[in-house]
Amino acid sequence: MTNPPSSDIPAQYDAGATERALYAAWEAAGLFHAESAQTTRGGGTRDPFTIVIPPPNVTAVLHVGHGLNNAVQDVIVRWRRMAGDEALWVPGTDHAGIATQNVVEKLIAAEGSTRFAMGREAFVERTAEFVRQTGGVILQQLRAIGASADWSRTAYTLSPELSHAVRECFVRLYEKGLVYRGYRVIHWCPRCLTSLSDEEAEFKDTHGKLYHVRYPFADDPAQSITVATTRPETMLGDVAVAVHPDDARYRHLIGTELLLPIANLRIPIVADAFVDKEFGTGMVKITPAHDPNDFEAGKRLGLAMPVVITPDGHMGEVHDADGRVPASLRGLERFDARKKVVKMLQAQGFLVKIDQHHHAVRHCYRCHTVVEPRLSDQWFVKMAPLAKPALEAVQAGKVRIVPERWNAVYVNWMEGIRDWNISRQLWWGHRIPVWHCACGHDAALREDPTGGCPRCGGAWTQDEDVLDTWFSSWLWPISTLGWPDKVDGADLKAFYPTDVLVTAPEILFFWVARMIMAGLEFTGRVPFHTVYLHGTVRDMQHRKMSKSLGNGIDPLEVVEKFGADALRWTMIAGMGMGVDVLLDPDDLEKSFAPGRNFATKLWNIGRFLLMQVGHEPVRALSSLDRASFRSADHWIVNRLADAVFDCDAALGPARPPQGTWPEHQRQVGLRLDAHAEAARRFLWNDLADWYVEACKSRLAEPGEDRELARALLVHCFDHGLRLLHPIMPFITETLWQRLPGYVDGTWLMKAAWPVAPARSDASSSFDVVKDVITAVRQIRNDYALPPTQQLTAHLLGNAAAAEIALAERVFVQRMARAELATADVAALGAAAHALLAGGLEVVIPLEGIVDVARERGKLETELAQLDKQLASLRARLGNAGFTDKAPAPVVDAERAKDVEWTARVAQLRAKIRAMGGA
RNA sequence: GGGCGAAUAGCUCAGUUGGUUAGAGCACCUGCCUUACACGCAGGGUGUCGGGGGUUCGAGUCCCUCUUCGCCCACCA
Repeated sequence: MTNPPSSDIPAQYDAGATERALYAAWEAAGLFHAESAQTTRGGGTRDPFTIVIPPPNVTAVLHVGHGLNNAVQDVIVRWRRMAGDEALWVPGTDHAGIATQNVVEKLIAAEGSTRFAMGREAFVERTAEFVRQTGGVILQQLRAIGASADWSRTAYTLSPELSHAVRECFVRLYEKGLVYRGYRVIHWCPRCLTSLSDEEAEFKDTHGKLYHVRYPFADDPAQSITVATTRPETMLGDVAVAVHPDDARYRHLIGTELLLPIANLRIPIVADAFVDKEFGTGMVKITPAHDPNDFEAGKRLGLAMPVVITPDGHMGEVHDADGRVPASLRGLERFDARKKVVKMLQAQGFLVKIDQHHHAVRHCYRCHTVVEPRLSDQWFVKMAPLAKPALEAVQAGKVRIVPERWNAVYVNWMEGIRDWNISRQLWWGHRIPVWHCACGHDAALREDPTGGCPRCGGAWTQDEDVLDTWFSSWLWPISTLGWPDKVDGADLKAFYPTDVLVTAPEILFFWVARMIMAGLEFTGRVPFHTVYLHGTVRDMQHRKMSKSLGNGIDPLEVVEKFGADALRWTMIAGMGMGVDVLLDPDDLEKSFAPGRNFATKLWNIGRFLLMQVGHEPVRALSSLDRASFRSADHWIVNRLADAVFDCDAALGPARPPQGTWPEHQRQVGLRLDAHAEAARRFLWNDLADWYVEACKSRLAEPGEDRELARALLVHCFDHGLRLLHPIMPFITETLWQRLPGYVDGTWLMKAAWPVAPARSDASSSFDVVKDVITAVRQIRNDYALPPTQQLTAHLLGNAAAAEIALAERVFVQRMARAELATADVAALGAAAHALLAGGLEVVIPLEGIVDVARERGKLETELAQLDKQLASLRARLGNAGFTDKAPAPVVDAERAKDVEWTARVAQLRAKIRAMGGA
């Protein structure tokens, strides 16, 4: 016996000290580490089970969203580890291109410098140093919430290995023609000075204005047409006005010329089918360089594409725009320019009217600046060929997405997928591995070139741009496991494909969909079989928690105050599938009460139970003689079986059979809240509220019966702790290691996941006992009898009262001792029934104390209904037998129903009979 | 504009193929410091399952419709 005496268990659980020490002990024991050789794919015996972390930004600090995300992953990975898998959780961070660059730019701005003043090399080095000094804090913080990640495999998207993966990926796609250079209108952030992908340019509903502007005819200035625009400053880049070719109103005008106000240029009226005849005047100005739509039209019509806005969002004659921007507007910031242009139009009589306009405007997802559509040279990935297999993989069930509703969203996006702009005009990130020469030759290279241009020998310079951060993220499941350098390596072989990906729906397209594409493209296999999309943590007004709103919750503060277990329990148990978690940042006490309360309760259950059972080892469940079981013993064993069954059902299958999810299993499992509830119900409502109470008197007297109770208490608590461990790892491990018979050096974290014990059908008599006790408690409450006072004869007034009174006295002791004193289960049941029946007779005159009569009436009503339905069903089955109209499966289903209802009828009859009826 | 979803207790949500008396947590009310626990124990449901119609012996569950919310996507200037 190496566990400390139970009397040493402190009355208060000190989560802080316990958790820190225990985490260190787990880590020192190497319990987080997964070994490829242990897996079936690596020659071992365990199924591999892998989760890769959604890598947080390397500069991030832990917020409650990370807390939820990682708690979910940890629950799943701990469950699989106990279930016997070689479970690997790969941690790591993302270099987070724009985000990190912005942080460092702000830093050097405070020092009075800019990245341009520093120069590229110095700036990148400064950023790398910043990351070395302060980065990865979040990985330390994850330990505080109990994350059982394999830290020996910590990855970073900008590490040499992962940079290799990025480069290999780029070159392969380039060689296949799937990466290409395009000159087109893209989303441009004038503050970050970079292009953005469609996903990075987020729509925000905005109250704007719609300006109606008169464009006079060049040859007859008295006549004019009117166009509408939300961005009047872009009119300086107008090259035409378009109408729909079928628009009868304007067909005769096609080819005539207008005089563009302010710029004073002649522009033609052209025809293009993209114009909506119904919108506004049916005439639209064409600004090819500053609107993606106009760009396409301009390309079709062979129009010029003057650029009149500078990269940093000021008016200027940037390209092909000589003389378009008047001196008075040049150098003006775009929104100031808008005001000024409107004023000028008004002064010159060209402004017709201004309407309020509600529309969606794209903003930079990093700095929230309004995005400027802008013509520029960028790198793109051709997505359609990559999307097709990724779409099919989901439709075929190679990958399932839970909850289900995101399937449709995924399919919808994949079907309408557009090419991905992957170049960023940033310095922090993977530089595009393409070298250009003045002679026009360029190439994507796996290794930096040593000489000059292979074609002409001239200067050979690398592309200035870096890659979108997500271009490294989409390789995460394969790159963290060794692709491409160790493509035959043990890790990739053992742990890829991974299993479950846990993340928020916001990055379904940014990340998840693209990982599926990359996995299929580079390994031919999907990167994971399950995508688990959880909700968002919000405040009581349903607002997303954010720094700017000041409504965030610091998980470390919660851990400090209530412990990691309380944090985890509150989030996991309070989280429906894909449903948001609501927490009150202004009342942590209340928000985390469920977790804190349960942790305390658990501690007290453990403290009492361990004190009662002492230190002597107990017998194994399998060695107990069930013939000597009390009804309570049968009952608790059945409740444990229920709990194991419920937890398993909630968690579901760990992996798809034969690699593909059958239709009926695609939405089954990973119900962590249901798992939590099943474990809680067993430990609290079954074990503590009833079984522990039932055992109190038995434990007082030494002997066989005491040994039986001890064995069952220990076994049930042990297995309850196992079920709960994935959610509340610290307190469960702490209590588990104090159980009698604990073997030094073993860990709950590695203990076997419970298997349901064999059921006993002799437990129902304990249910009757519970019913009787509950009934008496109701009487007592209804009549406001203090617990020490018996239900007396003067109240009930006949012989049955003596029995009630007896029971009452016993129940004051929390349990029917009379019941517990006899081993004859049948006799116990009979006694309880008699009690209930006796109570019924006595109580009915008192009106509404225990309305067993009503209960019985309801049962009889139901029975009558069921009989009627059964007759009807049988009639229908009979009919079906004589015709071939009803398809066979329906008949089978109804026959099954017939059997089921027949059984229920029998059950109800028995129940009514047991209540003292016919 | 296209696609998808939701509406069940005061709040947040379960309710699997239609079938006992529609559940849980939190909140709330009543009574209890009963020698593990007041962060606890015992008892308590206050619901026209959004409205209307339909299918069925039977509908919270299936169909139609209306209303109200939400999410994703999108080039109405």
